Amino acid sequence: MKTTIEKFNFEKARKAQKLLANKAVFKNNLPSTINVVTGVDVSYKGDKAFSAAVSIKFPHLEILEVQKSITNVKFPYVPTFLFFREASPIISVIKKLENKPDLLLIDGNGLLHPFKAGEATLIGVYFNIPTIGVAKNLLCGNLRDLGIRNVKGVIYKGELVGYEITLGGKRKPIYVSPGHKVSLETSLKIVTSLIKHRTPEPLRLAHFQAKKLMKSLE
DNA sequence: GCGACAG
DNA sequence: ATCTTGTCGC
Repeated sequence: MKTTIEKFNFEKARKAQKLLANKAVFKNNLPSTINVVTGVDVSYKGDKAFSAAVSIKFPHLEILEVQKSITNVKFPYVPTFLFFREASPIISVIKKLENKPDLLLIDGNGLLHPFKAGEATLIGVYFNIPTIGVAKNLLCGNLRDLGIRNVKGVIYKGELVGYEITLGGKRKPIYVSPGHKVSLETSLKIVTSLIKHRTPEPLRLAHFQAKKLMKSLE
């Protein structure tokens, strides 16, 4: 009997990925007023995925709602195919939200991807909701000075696809890119306004909740 | 062909 | 992401 990964067809997955990403819009198409911003993160333990979603009232950092979910892991982590590993746990927890998010923050990239098809983009298209991707490591591309303080542009194939935000102290930088229905400029502006520590608050809180859920079951 | 590579 | 102890510092 073949395992899940052996049956996984990378060729078809790539096609599906490109098809979905083809519907993405990297321009602003947000609600007139952004009130609810939700961060989603996933932790792993064996064959289980523990996901959490934390919504805050923007532009404040007051917590509005927290949801959690546990799902089975179906795919391994393969660079550029992260969506196929995290789609199930992320979609599962987002469906539990009682307050519809005006904007989703996803742990990973959006436009900053070899095929402009990072998981933030695919999740955004799936739910038809504005999304922004925030990664803690650079997947691809090179840095370029833009003359902006604490910010560098990420260039891939000659195109600006995201930003590196340099943080003070010994903190490592983060990488921001639009997922869906948000522009490069707005992505940078919103994420910057949500940073208290390293990652934007909704994501930091979601990460904390997912890890807590995981540890509560051992 | 080689190396790099979100979580 | 996860496996892992103490420890230095804001």
